[in-house]
Formats: sequence, C-alpha cells, structure tokens
Amino acid sequence: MPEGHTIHRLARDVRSRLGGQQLSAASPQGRFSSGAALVDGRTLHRVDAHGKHLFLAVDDRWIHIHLGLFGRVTFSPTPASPPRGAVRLRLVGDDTVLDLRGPTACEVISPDDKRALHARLGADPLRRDADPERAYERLTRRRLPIGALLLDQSLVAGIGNVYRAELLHRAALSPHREGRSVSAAEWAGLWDDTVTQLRAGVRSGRIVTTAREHRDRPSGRARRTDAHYVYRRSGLPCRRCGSAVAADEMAARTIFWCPTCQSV
DNA sequence: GCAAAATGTCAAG
DNA sequence: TTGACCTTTTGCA
Repeated sequence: MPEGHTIHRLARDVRSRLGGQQLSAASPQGRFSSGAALVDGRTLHRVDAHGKHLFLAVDDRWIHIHLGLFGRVTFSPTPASPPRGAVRLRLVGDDTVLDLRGPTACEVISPDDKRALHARLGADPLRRDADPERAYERLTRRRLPIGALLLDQSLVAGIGNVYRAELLHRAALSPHREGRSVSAAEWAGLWDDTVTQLRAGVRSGRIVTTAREHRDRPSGRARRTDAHYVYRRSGLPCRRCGSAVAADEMAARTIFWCPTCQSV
C-alpha cells in the first residue's frame, strides 16, 4: 500500500526496530546478493524518507528502497524462519527480521547519489524541509491539469493515486483544472489538507479521507469501503452528495472524481 | 492452473 | 504514449 504515508511509517518502524543495531544482510532471492554483501555486518545508524523513497544509512553508504506498486516490507521476531516467497532483502538485527519483497528499487548508493535523488524530488508534506511555495510557483507555470500535476513527484513527493483523487475531492477542485489557474488560496488549502491527511495516514497505516459523518457506520471506524469519497467508486454514489462518481485516464492512471462536488 | 488487478516509475519510440 | 518490470492475492475455470 505504498504512498508517502506508508514509507514514512515504515521509516519510523525500521528506526525503532533496527536502528543502531549491527545487521546481517542477505538476499535469499538472489537479486540483491552483491548489495547485501556490501552492507552485511554493518550498523544501521540512520533512516530517512522522502516521498515514496526510503533510505537506510549503513556506515558510509545508503540502501535506497522504492516499493513501487507491489513492494512490501514485513517484520518478524528472531530467530529468522526460512524465507517465504521472493525475498529480495532480509535484514536481521538483535531481535527483528525485516523482509523486503517486490520493490521497484533496492540498491546501495553513495551520499552523492542520495543528494541527487533528493534534488529531483519535490515538496514532501511529511518532511520539515518541505517548501510548498516553491511547489506552487512551479505548478502555476504548467498547463497540465492539477490531477496530473499532483502525481508528479518532482512537484509534490508522496502523493499517489488514492490521495490524488481524495485530496482533490476534499478541496472541491476538479482534476481537470489547469495548474496555472489554481489560486494561491486554493493551493494553500490543498497543501494544508495534504499535510493533515498524510499525517493521519502515517498514524493509522491506512488511507481514510472521509469525515465521520460520511462513513456508513456511526461508530466512525471506517470499513475498507467507507474510507474514500470517490477513489475506485466509478458509477457508485459520491459519498458526500450521492452523484455518480466519474472516472477517466489522467497521467496514465485512473482518476476518480465527482462532477457535482468538483466543478471545473 | 491461470489471468487479472493493485496505493508506481522509467525507458524506448 | 506504450510497454516492461517488481510480487502477491483473488477469482474464475
């Protein structure tokens, strides 16, 4: 389930479970054997996240991980049991085993490589050093629709297909609005809500964007199907107004929106 | 047993 | 713009 909130939550978990420990590293599946050999026996002294990228500092190098669409990390207690499935990387610390499966990227990089990666990533709503004004300046120079721009990781780092649809709905902005027509006030509202929503996502480990009164159950605890206003609800009622949710391709992904709540 | 889908990105044309 | 790639899970024979 990897959007930015997943990665920051993962960073927190890796830090608390394996931080400061000497690791043994291996690639049971074999595709990261040389990288694992480089970090085997070294100490994990820092963990960093930017957008959907995770960085683990082992002495003078970094392990760079990007989960992509399918990647997953699981933790289990020591002693390590035989790996199940295609485990790209296994890290074993004092009492925790980390297994990484299916990432788009898992590589050992230098500090310079890491700087270069940060340089091509945009404002991360979950980082203190985020610069939303700079993101806005760049946004307003573009003719592309806001729905496409929100997925551009060099503008805002960490938003994925679920948050894109839900944040635009919460802001009452049509995904088709051109970036350059978005006002400073609209952007400020969208950014603030993005920070709020992603932080909630880190806390809960889930993407729940609906307000309590829009969820089906009065308990307020969202079921899987209650969690979104429009995402993956094509043809179903918008959870705020009841109009049929529309869907289209935008930036090579399916965008969902409510034509009533989100007028152009 | 096999196809399809899933919260993503990049390189080739 | 399209296709390739990463892996697991689900649903339908």
